[in-house]
Amino acid sequence: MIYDPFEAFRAEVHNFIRNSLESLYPEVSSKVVISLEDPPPGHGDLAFRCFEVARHLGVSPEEVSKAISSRAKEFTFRYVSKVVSESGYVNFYMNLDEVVSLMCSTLNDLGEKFGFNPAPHTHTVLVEFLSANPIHPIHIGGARNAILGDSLSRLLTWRGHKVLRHFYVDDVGRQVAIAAFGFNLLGRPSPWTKPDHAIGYIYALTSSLIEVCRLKESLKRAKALGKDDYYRAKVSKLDEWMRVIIELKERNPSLFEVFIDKFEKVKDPEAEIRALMKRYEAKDPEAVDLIRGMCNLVLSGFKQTLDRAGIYFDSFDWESEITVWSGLVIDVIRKLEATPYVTYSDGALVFMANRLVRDFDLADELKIPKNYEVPSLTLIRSDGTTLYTTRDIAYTLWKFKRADKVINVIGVEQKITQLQLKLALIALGYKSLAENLVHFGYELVNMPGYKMSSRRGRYITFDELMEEAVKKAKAEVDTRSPHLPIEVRRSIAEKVGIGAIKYAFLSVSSLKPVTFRWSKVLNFERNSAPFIQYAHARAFNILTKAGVRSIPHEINPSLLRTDAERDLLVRLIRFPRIIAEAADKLRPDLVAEYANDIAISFNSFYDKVPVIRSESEDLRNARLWLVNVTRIVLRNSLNILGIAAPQRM
RNA sequence: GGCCCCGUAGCUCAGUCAGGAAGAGCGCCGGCCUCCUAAGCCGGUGGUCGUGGGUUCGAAUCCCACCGGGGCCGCCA
Repeated sequence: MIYDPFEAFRAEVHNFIRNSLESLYPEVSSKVVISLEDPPPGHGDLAFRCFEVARHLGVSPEEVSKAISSRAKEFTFRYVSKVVSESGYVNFYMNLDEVVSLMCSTLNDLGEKFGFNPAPHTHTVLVEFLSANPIHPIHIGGARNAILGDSLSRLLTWRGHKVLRHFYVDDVGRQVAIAAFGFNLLGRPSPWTKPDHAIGYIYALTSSLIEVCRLKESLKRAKALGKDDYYRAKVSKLDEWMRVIIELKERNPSLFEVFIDKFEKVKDPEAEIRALMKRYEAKDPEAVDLIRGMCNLVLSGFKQTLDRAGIYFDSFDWESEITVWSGLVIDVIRKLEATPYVTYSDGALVFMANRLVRDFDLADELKIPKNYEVPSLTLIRSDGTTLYTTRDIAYTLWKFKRADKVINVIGVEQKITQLQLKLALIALGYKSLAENLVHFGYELVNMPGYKMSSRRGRYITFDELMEEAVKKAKAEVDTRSPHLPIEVRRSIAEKVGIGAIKYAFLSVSSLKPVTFRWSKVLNFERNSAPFIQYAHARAFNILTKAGVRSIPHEINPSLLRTDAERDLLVRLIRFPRIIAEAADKLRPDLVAEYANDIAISFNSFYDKVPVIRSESEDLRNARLWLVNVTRIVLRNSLNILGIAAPQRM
């Protein structure tokens, strides 16, 4: 069974080069890594660069490329039709008849699943993503995470891996306790709006008021001590938080009044929050009822959002249950204590990550910069409670009971923590697990002139994002396709709007900080999901009009003579290759770029070449075949990106 | 202070891992709907690849220094 027709061509080229180097330059052939690249348009389908070989030999690259290409005459190729030496490169042209014949057999085997390209060794991969704090709505940063995680998961599935999508519900931390404290103070009201938005408001309000209390306390002390600079700094901070509180008041004045009233009667909110955290870790039923009740409300809001976005999870893993109540985290701590890398410092238990790095000389392997000292990690606070990363060590072990590889989709700001996590695994003797733990980092999303902050209740939610995009898409559909029934137009707008958002996040490298701009997300032209979706709808339309039954299983590629046809065909052949590369490198953006290229190629073809009214029946069939493959490739690419492929627009 | 990421066309970004042929989209200018959906197509415009050194026959890509933007260095997550 052949999954990747292009690979046959590539392998033949690779083989030829290896063979040529061995017979022409036996002294250097072992030193050279043969890497093949895509030549610029008009220079064939694969290129070999001769500069490295030439350097070893002390001759010109042209001499090498000529020597290699002249050997082609003695070689019997199946998938290569032409070998040309050009300015130090050997360019290889595909034998379309043979490669397309392979492609036909792949298509006949896989049908609509064309592109599926299993890795030589497949694994069970657990992808943890989103894991948004269950105390506020998913905002645009979370949207980026969710969209990336979803697409990565889909991509790995297309590479034959078994993928488990996990959401880690961080219900043990301090933030949850703050929100729960506020929620309880209000008498655990039933949400007056979407539940995650309601709790988000309560959380912002509670945490802002607590911040203000803290600042007032430190102001008093600063005044008593006469520290003027410090005092002024605190005053300006206090001012800022007071503005936040005024903002929050304006958003819901009546609830605000009720809350303030109750909050002021609490003597020491800080102590209550700490107590709540301790009670929850101890699984006190009352605390469990409160916190679980609130988290479940927020999660029900998350599920609504994710449902609309077409993003799903196989499992929601409660941190409390898996790590604390099960005793797993205590277990892990005991085992760590038995290593030489843990010590007590001011009553807290600390993991000396850097000593481990030094003892085992791990810096190179883990790509830790020279002379960089990995910070120590506090495992247990002096009050006996555990910290997030400590629990995460336990959670990671839990994950590896279920998977061979673990990918964490987490912001790059947690890079050090993720490194400490890996080091903790090594300290525990699980080096092989550490090697299979991947931090898929992504940069944060910024707003121009707006500082986003969950604690301040300042964020753009995923819900708003979808609402806006769908609204804009609806207006477009209404003007372009007024004849369609309203339900159809709505459904198209939903697919187009949400697709546009996803594409906007997926088409840039995850390590690029994104400055959020509506104009980018609401771009429906080239280099956008709607552009690709449109090409798909056009392809679908041709097939519908032609009558789907008439698509042939085999074609003669020599019928496809124009540049537009050949260009499209040659790109389509590469689809399985792109999936393999994107999956192995964890680069969904490669699929986004590829799909956009196919759409460009297809639109050009669409404009220049008639399909239904081709000159002959054979030609018509060949073109229908091409259109059908385009449709499959576009739809599957969009599927990998988590974007719907509408049949009309 | 130490470390990490980013800096490529007016704007948003590919290309940097493995040095060798600067590339999209938006914008701007001009053309194309008696013909399968114009969310389209065709042509044009536009770049000291942050700056300065170094290595090399050859640097956007590797090394060093610096500049600008962001992040991290918590008994937060």
